[in-house]
Amino acid sequence: MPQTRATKKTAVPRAPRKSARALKATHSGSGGKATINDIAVSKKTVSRVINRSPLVRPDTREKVEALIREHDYAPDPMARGLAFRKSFLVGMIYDNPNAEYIVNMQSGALDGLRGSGLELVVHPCDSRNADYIDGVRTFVQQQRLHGVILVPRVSEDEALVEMLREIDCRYARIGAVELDDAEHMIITNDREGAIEVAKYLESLGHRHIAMITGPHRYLSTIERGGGFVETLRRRGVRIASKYVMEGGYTFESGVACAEQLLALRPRPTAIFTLNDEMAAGVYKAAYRLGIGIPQQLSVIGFDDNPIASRLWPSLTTVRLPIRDMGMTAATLLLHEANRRTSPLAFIPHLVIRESCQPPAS
Amino acid sequence: MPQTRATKKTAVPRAPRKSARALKATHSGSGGKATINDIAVSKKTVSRVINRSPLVRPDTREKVEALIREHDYAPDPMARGLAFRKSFLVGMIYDNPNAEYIVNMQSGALDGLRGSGLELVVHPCDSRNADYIDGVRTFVQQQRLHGVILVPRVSEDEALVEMLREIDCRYARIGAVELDDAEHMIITNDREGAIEVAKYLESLGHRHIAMITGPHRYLSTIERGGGFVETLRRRGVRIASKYVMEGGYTFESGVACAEQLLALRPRPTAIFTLNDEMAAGVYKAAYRLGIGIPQQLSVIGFDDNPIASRLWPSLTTVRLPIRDMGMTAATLLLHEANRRTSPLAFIPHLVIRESCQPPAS
DNA sequence: CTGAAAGCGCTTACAG
DNA sequence: CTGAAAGCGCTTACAG
Repeated sequence: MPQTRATKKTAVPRAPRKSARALKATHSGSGGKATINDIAVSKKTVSRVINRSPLVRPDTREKVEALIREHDYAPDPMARGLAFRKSFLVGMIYDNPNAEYIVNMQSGALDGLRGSGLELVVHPCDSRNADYIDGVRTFVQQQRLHGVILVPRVSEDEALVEMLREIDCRYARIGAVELDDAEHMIITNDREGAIEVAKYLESLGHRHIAMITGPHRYLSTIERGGGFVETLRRRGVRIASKYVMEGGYTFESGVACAEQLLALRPRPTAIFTLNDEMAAGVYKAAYRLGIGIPQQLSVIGFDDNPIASRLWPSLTTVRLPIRDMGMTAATLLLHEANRRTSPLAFIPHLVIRESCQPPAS
Repeated sequence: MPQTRATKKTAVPRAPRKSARALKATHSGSGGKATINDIAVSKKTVSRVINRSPLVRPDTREKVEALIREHDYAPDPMARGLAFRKSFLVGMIYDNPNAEYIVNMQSGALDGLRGSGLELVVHPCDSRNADYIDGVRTFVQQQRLHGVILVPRVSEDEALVEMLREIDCRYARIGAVELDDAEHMIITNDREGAIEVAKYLESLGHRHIAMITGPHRYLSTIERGGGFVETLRRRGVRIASKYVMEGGYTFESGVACAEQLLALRPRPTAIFTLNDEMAAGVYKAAYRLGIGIPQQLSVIGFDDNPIASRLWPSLTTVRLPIRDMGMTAATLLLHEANRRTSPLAFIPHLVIRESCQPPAS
């Protein structure tokens, strides 16, 4: 199978290029992959075509491309990677319990990578574990990753990003605000979503409004919570501090916080939870207490988790275009060359379902 | 940085091994990875140690391992892959809308791969699209994958598996029954879970029992549905055919089927849905009709999707150890050598929550 | 048990 | 714009 080669000791020069063989559709045996030599002309030129070098005459390029198609040739990513000292792999680093979020992000990233020859390798981690950064470093260095996509909450960890810069690894961060240079950022603008929520609840007539946040160390908590409270205040609605509780973005924390909030007097007529998981917890607490949604209590979540539409009544929430964000992040990693000046941003929007109505009064 | 080498025309023999340099902790510049030459002794021997060849004297092995640790040396997967003609990547092929399932499976597979030097690259696909098999083929061949993990429903596609066999790609299939040789199978025994459900409902006293299945082409439908119906029959409970409806494993199909089932007389006192998504649909239909769960209707799902514990009342369902299955699949791919005779199997089990009770009267 | 040679399939300088 | 040489960091025969 391997082409004959002149051995050194015979001192015979290397066997001549098999340009003629190029037209012989000999897919070499098992594994049957054509190699750069089957395309011939000169493997150098083929390489130039593959790597889109401008130093190839158009007609030469076309001829080579035709041969590539004819032979169904695809360059070996490991050989290319070895020569480039960089693999054709993009890592996705995440520490996020929301499975739907992760799968959509992966799927979007894959869309963005399609046709580029890069593949996606996943790396879940635990940012509460101090040495997770070392784990990421090892991953990136050993695999010589082309780049990584950082998903919240790890995307908010400056120590992680600092390490990536040190080892000179490309990265794209998904974040609520512009945490970094435009060329590294995909901005989710969570604040905008929360502003819509505030306007909606205020316009429905709610005045006793409660909020269950995520942990304060999350940027999403700051942005969603901040946007909500500020917008209400600007519209003349103040949230008493006892109406604001810090949850943990979990179902259980939603139940616990809701139980406390629903015991307050006057009882809130609406609760905004900073994610859908906690909204589901509010549903549970309300049902237990015999409080009807939305008749006696309006509820709004954030994320548009699949659970939102499966609850009954279906949950009004805020949707982020996760998939598009993943795709954009991948694109950013692909074309690092053209430095951006303005960051890529997405706008979340309110999805109105059945969980809100004007307060009973 | 690159070591000096004798060029051919000078006819000077190759520069002598830099055994001495081995102790010089010169991590070469940026990227800073040690190479096999830094470990010295002889790169051949190092290679033998890395690949666990038995042809190394114990003391030599130890010495090399010490040097490897000291230099923090890790072999380059691309160089190894190029020489081996096989990458250090495992693909996970799936066509499954259940995000939680996928994320758990990935996470389990990663656990199984940990320490092996292999990484996981994801490949979602659409088995309804006829040429998805070509997509998988291209993926496997171009990346020269070490192997793939096949998740239902693609794991049930014989055409896909046939193609993988043709191109000589290792694979591990997750499936409800023994679809293949033991060395390729992880068996989920869905039937056992359904049998538990049948026993449970029968023992509670239900006699008018309905079932919403998934599409008949899914093996899970056959196994879960079959096990359920047969077990009930063996216990003297027959399910009239009008009480069995084919859903699509989606929330919406659950709502639609439940609406029809709840209009029947006598009205079923219990509904078994073959997954949790459809159970959530049953909840919605029941609430709309004012039918209380579990007072007037018992509901059981399958999967233990996170939604199950978030519904109210929380859903009794069947749990599969997805994560362990993913880990086992990875392990199977790692040690293909030792051919198994008995297949690896998991047993699902019933998780009793709040959605069932004895029938009303 | 250990070593020198050739090769895996590409790319990067360096010449023309 | 195109080509011959050397190299990326490993492994597989093949000798000792």
